[in-house]
Amino acid sequence: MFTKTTEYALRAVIYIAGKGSEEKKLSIQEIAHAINAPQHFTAKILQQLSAENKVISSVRGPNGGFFMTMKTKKKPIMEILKLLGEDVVLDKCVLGLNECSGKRPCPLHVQYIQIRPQLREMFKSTKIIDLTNDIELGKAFIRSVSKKK
Amino acid sequence: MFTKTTEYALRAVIYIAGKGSEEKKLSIQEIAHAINAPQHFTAKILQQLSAENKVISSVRGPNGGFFMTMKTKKKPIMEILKLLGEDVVLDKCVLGLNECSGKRPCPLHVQYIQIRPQLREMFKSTKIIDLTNDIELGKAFIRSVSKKK
DNA sequence: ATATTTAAAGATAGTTTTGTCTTTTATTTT
DNA sequence: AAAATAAAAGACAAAACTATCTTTAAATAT
Repeated sequence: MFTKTTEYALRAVIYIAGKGSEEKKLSIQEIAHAINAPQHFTAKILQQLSAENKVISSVRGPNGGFFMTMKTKKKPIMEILKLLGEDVVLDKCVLGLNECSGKRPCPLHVQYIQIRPQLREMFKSTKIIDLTNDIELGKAFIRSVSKKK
Repeated sequence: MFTKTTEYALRAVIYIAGKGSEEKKLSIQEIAHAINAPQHFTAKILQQLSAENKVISSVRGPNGGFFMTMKTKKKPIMEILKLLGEDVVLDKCVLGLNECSGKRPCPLHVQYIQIRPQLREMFKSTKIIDLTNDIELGKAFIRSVSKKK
């Protein structure tokens, strides 16, 4: 559904929200390992997300790292998509028409508009912090199981 | 949601189902134009779909082209996804975990399983031929509006 | 038989996405 | 002030996706 960039972003932010705070900043190394993502690639993504401190914040140097304030933890996960320009995925036509609306629908439009708003709503109403609890309880996971060779 | 390949494939098949038949085969040129897709790229895709005549059929030479039988027109659009290996998109975890299930869920799993089955059902219960009628009536469209420069 | 038509197949190239590695900058600690 | 730490930034490379062009093979029509 989303790009790897967005998948890593969602996982990383959820991890930071759960484990980090202004007092306990998390290194990119810890984060990348915790979500089982390539470290430097994840770093680039977090840079984007920390631009203007919209979702996450960062501090350089010893005891530096990434963290979130309670205010940003309460934002909907849609915010993450928006910062990456990936919220458009939730508006796209299934058949890829650049205009697809009630006025000029694709043949699948009428079926899809039954579902698409639910998807949008999921990302709008689910807050970042809502996703952290089950992880701490060991009831949800944010790390791919490593593939055996 | 899907790759360009899949988008073109869905559009092309719907077009062929609506306009073509064993008696009236359609050229790749006509199809590509009708769905506003690059001709040779579309050709490759149709080759995949016509392998073993699973969804579409083709005949070379004069008066040749692509067509579908009534039997294949009645197949669910899921068949198209399956032939391209894109049906897995409908099973994927939103966060990209390679294992994400009730047993080992990602933190978004519980929300997403409210929606994902509806998506699957849409592709399973919608038949190719179901999507052709509105196009012929001018009530649905299968061609991107060409962008002005 | 030959020429024509049309899809199949192959080669290649551009673009985007994903990933790695190195250098730089900011911050803190000693 | 100097050394150490950690993110920021830049360069680069591999892979996947999208796209174009050319050649080949099959079928039909002349």
